Amino acid sequence: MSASNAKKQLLESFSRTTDEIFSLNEFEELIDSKKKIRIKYGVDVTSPYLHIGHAVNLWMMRELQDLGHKVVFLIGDFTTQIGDPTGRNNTRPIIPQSEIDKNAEEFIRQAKMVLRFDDPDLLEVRRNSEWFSKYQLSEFLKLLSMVTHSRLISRDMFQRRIKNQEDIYLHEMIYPILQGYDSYVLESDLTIIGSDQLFNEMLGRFYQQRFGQKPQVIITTKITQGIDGKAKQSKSLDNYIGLGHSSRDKFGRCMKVPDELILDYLKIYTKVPKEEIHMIEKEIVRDPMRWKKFLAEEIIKRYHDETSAKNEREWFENTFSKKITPKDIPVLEIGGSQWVAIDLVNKYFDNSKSSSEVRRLFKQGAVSVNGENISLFDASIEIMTGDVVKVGKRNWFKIKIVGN
RNA sequence: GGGGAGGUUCCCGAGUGGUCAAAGGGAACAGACUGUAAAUCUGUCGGCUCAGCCUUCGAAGGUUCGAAUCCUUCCCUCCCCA
Repeated sequence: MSASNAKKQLLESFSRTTDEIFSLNEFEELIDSKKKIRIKYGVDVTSPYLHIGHAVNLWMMRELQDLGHKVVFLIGDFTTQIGDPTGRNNTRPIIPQSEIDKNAEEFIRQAKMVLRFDDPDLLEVRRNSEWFSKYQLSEFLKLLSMVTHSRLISRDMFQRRIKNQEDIYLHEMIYPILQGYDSYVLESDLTIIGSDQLFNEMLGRFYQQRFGQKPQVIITTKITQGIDGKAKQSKSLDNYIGLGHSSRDKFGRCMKVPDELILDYLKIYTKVPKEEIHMIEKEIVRDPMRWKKFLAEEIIKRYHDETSAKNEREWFENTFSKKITPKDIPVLEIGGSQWVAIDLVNKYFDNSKSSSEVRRLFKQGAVSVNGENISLFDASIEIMTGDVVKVGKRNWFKIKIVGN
């Protein structure tokens, strides 16, 4: 393939998930230069949960890795201690270093589902405490002297807060400066981010220029609403499909996506060709569920494999459509066959639920043994190996009586 | 430094001496319907040895037969002025 073809293909591929580029010209120049691109990937490891939205950026970086470029994976261990104010209205708790290390490890574990970590030529891990922990106040003041107050508060989030007469703490204003400075230290050529990071990374460009470096290209990526159809995906709203979720959970979560979002999800979170998506667009009204399952399979294929995708689909159809009790359910080993119903359920939940809550489940008709509803929590029941107990919509367990 | 407002059950938010385990909404859970979509209906939603009892309304004391509600002290948050 010719170089210009490769470039065309890359741009084409990127356009699918790109929101904005600063700037397209500079990006093309960068590709044309044949230089090995350094892609800064800065992460705040406050909460190490990557979802398929984050992965959009990772896949773009992976594509560049496959072309021989290098991701500089920057753990913002120093800045995490300050806490990025983005989208926050209260101060973050201070996180101890040990926690940061643990989170970083978990973060990497998930990022490995997409990025290549196996080749030091394609990825290096850095921490910004490397430079900030020994940073001199005098140097820092020099950094500050380059940026004006009005520039910092021009950020939309700060504007909003000013308008709402909310506080802006000084460390929050400093955060973008430090994040920007990272770009200079790492000699970043490119960074691929969510649009909420745009302001901070723009400061990166600014500092790079001031220090005589070529400013990094910034690509912001598209985001979708979460699986609840409301806000964007987030851990706290639990409306995300996480890389850390099992293939089964991924499937289930995909099935929760509102119909109207299926096409967007296909476009942004899978590699299904454009033409095919066009075709689906015409079909989808007729049978949205079919395409939702298709989406779920595609996502699982991407992070797991084809067999899992098929299996999870089958499991889902059997369990929820055909209402067949799944085979691979947990086994509860118990000592005898005579039980008071509530004790059995408590044992399954390992006493993690209060007994009031479990009683309610009984009262509400959520508990059954072999399909037979048990509504009295204090009912005496006789059970044997192989009996299946169901609690609520999604909890089953199988009895196994072990000798004593 | 001065003045003002406030801290209620997961969240928002009512409640100003008994009828308050605390309105209403959201989230969540269960049931019906169903495509683990949307919409809808019903119920639950502090704990327990559960028709009763115990612990909650920032914290600690106090007044009272009785306090989320009144008093005192303390802690915290927010707003305005300087």
